[in-house]
Amino acid sequence: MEVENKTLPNQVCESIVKDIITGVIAQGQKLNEPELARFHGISRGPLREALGRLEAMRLITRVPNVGARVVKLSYAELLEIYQVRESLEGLAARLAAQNMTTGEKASLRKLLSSHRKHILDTQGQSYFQQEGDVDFHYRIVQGSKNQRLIDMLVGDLYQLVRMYRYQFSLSSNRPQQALKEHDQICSAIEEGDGELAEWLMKRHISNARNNIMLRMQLQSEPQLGVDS
Amino acid sequence: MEVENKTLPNQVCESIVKDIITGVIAQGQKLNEPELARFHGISRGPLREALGRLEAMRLITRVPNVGARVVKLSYAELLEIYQVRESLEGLAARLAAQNMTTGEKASLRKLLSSHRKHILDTQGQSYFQQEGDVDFHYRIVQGSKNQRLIDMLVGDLYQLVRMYRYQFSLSSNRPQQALKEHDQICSAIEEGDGELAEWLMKRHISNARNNIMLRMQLQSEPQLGVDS
DNA sequence: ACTGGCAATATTGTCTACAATATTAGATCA
DNA sequence: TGATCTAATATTGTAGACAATATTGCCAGT
Repeated sequence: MEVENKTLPNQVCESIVKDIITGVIAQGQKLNEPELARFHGISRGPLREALGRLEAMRLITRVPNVGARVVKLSYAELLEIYQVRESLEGLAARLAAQNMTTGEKASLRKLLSSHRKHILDTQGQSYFQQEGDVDFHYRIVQGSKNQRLIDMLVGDLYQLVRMYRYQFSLSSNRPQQALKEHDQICSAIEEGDGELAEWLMKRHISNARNNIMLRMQLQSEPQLGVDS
Repeated sequence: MEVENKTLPNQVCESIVKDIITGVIAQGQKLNEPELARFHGISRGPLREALGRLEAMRLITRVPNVGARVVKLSYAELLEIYQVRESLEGLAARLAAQNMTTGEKASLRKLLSSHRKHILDTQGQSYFQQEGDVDFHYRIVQGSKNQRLIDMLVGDLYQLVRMYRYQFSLSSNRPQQALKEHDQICSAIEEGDGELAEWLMKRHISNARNNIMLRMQLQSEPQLGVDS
C-alpha cells in the first residue's frame, strides 16, 4: 500500500526488519530461507539479497552452510552501541551547529514545541515522546550533512536501538528531563556553538544510556533462562 | 593459493576489493555482472552477493535496474571519512586504554620500536611506514574490545582510507612526526589514561587529515577534466 | 540538420533446478 | 543402557534459464 518505487529485496528487507524489531521474529531465532521466501511470495534469490542487507546492518548473523539467526540482545552489546552512539551523535551535533540552515533550525525548534505540548497533554503516555525522541535525533543527524555519518547512524545503529527499546519496552521514564536536554542542544545549535552542542549531546546520550541500561538490567534479571 | 576455508562470495569480494583499492578497477567505472562473473569463474548469484558486500562497505553504489559503479573519490567525501574516523578512533583509543591487556600494550610498544628502526634504516622509503601506520591504528581499534566499533572501522572505513592513499599515492611525508604522535598515544594507553589517549588520537588524526587533504588538493587540481 | 519516437540490444532482476554441506535419526556395538 | 558411526533428511550454496527494465542506435518528421 506504500510507494511501489522500491526494489523487491528492499521491500522484503524492510518488512523483515520490522518483524525483527517488533519481535515477531524472536531474537536468536533461526531464519529458514525457503519458508521466509514463500511467506513473502518471492524466491530465494531476492530473499538472500535481503538477508545480506540485514547482515550488513547487524540485525542477523550468518555462518556459511549453516544459516542466519537473529541477533541476541545483550547488556554488553547495548553498551557497545551506546558508546558508539555517543561518539557519533556528538560529532553530528557539532556538525549540525555548523551546517544546518536557518530553516532547519527553526523547524527543529518547532518540533520541540510540539513535544512540550504532547508531554503536557498526555502526561505519562510516553509513546509520542518515544517517536519524538527518534525524530529529534534523526533531524540533527541529517543536519550534519555528513552522508557517511548519516548512513552509519540512521541506516544501522538506530535500527538496533529501536529493537532494544521495543523488545524491552524501554520507553523514556523521564520525558521532561529529556526535553530539557533537547532544548539545550537545540539552543546550542541555533547559536552555532558546535563544541557546546557536541558536549551536551554526549551528556544527553550518556544519561539516556544510564537510564535505559539500568532498567534493562532490572527487567532482564527476573527472566533468567527464558530461552530454550 | 590462500586458505580455502572461506566461502565463495567472500573470496571474490576480497579480490574485487583489492582491485578497487589498487585502481585495477577505476573509480566511477561500471561493473558488468556477467563479465565479472566469468572473470572470477563463478556464476552471477555469488557475484551479486559479493557486490552486496561491496555496497555495504560503500566501495560501490548500485541503482536498481541500472547496475553498480565504483565510488568516485572526492575531496568532500574524504573530509567526511576523516571526520568520522577522528570521532571513532578517539573513542577506540579511550577504550583501548581501559581494556587492552598488559601483553597487548607491550606488543604495541614493540611495534613502535620496529617502526622507529624502519624509519631510521630506510629514510624516505615510506611504504613500510604506510603499512605500519595501518597496523598501529588497527591494533588500537582491536584493543578497544568494542566489536561494533571494530567492525565499523576495520570492515568499512579503513578500506576507503586505503583506497584514497593508494590511488593518490598519499604515503606519509612526515613519518618521524607521526611516529612521535604514535608514541604519545601508546604512552597514554600504557598508563591507562583514556581521556588523554582519546585527545591525542583525535589530534593525530586531525593532523593526518590536514596533511593528506592538502596534498590531495594540490595533486588533483592539475588533473581537471580527467574523466570522460 | 536536428529532435522525437521506436525498435533492437544489452544488462539487471528473478525463478527453478541441482550440488554440497550440515543436521538429525536410527541402528549397531561395547 | 549408552555411545558412536552411518545413512537419510533438510538446508544452504551455486549454476543456468527466463523475464523485465534500461540503454542505444536508427529512422522519420519537422
